[in-house]
Amino acid sequence: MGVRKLQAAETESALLAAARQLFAERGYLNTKITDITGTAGRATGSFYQHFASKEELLRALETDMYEQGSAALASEGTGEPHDLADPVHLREHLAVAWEVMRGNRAVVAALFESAVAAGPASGALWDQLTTGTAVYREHLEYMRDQGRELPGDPELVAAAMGGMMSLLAYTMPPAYSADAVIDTLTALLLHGLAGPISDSGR
Amino acid sequence: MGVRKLQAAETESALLAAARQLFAERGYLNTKITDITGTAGRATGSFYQHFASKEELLRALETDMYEQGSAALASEGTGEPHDLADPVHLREHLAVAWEVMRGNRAVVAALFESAVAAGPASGALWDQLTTGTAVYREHLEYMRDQGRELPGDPELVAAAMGGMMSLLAYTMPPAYSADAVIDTLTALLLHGLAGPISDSGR
DNA sequence: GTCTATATCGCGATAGAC
DNA sequence: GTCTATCGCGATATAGAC
Repeated sequence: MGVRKLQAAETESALLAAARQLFAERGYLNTKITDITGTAGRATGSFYQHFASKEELLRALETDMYEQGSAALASEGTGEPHDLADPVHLREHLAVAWEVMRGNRAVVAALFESAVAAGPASGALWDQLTTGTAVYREHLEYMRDQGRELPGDPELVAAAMGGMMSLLAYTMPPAYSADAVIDTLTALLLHGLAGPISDSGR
Repeated sequence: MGVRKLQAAETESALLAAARQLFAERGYLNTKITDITGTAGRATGSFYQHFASKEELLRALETDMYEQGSAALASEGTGEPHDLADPVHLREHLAVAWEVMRGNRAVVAALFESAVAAGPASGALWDQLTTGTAVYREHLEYMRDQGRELPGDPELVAAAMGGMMSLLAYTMPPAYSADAVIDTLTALLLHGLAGPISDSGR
């Protein structure tokens, strides 16, 4: 690899790192391109040598996160469909999703802000939500095919679960304990507000 | 009321109506002040006679909705705390919240976009979420005091429930049937994915 | 490939006539 | 109170030297 190409690679990763930091601190919409080049220690014009726009830089961060996410899922052996109503499996799933999202807070936040800025009628956020929860939907469809009774349409249930998770991951102050969150969400999604013992048992 | 004051009131409500329409169509962030005055059939400068900024106009729409919301809650007699794990009460609560949110889609969307634009570190969305779910939290605390086992900390559970609702209300295409959504959410929040019969029953 | 300097533009906000 | 006209800022994107 030539000197110039190497320098280019360095600049590119410096820009990505700076963007990550700034997106986490002040959000995607509030981060200007000059902010990114500034913290990366580069000139404004250099940005466009690597990305056509802020939006395109975000796509790069996005694919990074997805690769990381599917790697984590694969290593946990969650590729095969299984019963989400099994406490161990459900908790595992939620834990992996939570860790990836919280570990990439900046990216989650930026994707979220970007989709929201497109406006409600654009459907960008709904697309993002259904795409991101496709794994849940498949598991739920598998459960339904096994004869299980579900709370409703798999796509809707999956979107509800994913929406809950991602909104919390976005908004929640970093101080919250990850374990507490995962425990609570597992309990809520597994047995609801009524708890593990059915009403008639009271 | 004098002629001028009357004309002013007309202009103001025209601006509010135009803003409502545009916020629903293209979202809050994508709506420019000149868009609002344009659709309202007024000149750009007139806007500032009534509102100091787009943000202030949004506050006016917000108070409108809250008054409407608390009126709806009062007429349903949901002021007193009761058991959210009761299917009838839970469904009632979710239905009222859903109707108000979907009936004021534009305002919900605008508040949401405004809070998101403030960035994740600002905590604006978290504040909005905890404030908006204060009613749930109170009910959950009441349940806990009655000796009920909850999935977790009331504030967290309330935020999770509210986040799910409001994100769905924001993103979901208008075509979805309200009844189906309310039924599904009630079932999910009441008994979770495992359903009304506990696992040991299988 | 990176830099500095600058063109360009959308949009919020104001001034002043009617 | 409403209108037309315009100022001025902030931010994207480009031009051209090194």
